[in-house]
Amino acid sequence: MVRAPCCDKMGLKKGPWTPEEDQILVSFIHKHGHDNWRALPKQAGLLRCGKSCRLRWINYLRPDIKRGNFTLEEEDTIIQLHEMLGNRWSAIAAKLPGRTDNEIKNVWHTHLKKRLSQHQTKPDTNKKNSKTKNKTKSKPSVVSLSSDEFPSSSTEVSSITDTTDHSGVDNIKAENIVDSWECFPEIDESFGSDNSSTPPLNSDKYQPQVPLFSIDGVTGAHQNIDDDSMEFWYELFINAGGEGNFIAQF
DNA sequence: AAGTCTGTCAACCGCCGGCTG
DNA sequence: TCAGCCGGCGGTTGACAGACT
Repeated sequence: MVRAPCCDKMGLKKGPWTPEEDQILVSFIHKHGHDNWRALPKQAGLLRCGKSCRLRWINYLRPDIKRGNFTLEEEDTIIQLHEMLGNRWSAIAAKLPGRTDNEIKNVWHTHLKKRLSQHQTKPDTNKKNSKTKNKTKSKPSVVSLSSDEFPSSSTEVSSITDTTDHSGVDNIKAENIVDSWECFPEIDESFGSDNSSTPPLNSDKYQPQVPLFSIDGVTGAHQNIDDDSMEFWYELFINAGGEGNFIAQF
């Protein structure tokens, strides 16, 4: 028997997700949940198949995703669990709250396998990751604004707004943003599920690879943050009611 | 400075198993 | 019991960016 394709491929988009698609997906799930992945894209107005939506949510947009480099402890845990469980990435991920099976699988193939073989040949030493891409090169910056503080479309927020263009949120520049970790307990709280094992966000080991956002009731992460993305998340914030705090971490 | 190599990771593909009618 | 649907999982790919020559 030939199985029908998971979805009708005709007219469905593939490839990287755009911020607009992310916004639609997050907003929809925030409002309606995700009882039926196959029906979700149609209901949400997305030209994606259900699987793609599910994957995007699970691996990237889910609020309780822990972003950032893996700590040594996490890596050791993965190695131990892999010895016990083999390539059962989802089972391993279940033991590492906030980490996805996809992420763990990637780390295993790109980093840990190598690390293990190095251990076997020459004990320890050189983490010769001269080529290791580290997307987080510096301590992230933080925006923390209440809805009252956030600029309206034509208002500028003095402490965080670049004044070269006065079109509102487009103007937020990372270099002007408060460089502080103090706001992060708010992110922890909003992340909700199982925070107990989340390493302190002000830990040196916690280096987010992509910006994180915590908007009261809506939380997310975004790669390649730029001003447009910031606007995207702010609009999401407003759509969600615009109450509470809008926080962005770069 | 330009071209090439290499590592990383988001996303896709196809299979599997559970559930339901 | 069986066929079909659906979500979940693991393997794989390809684009991209940084490192190297």
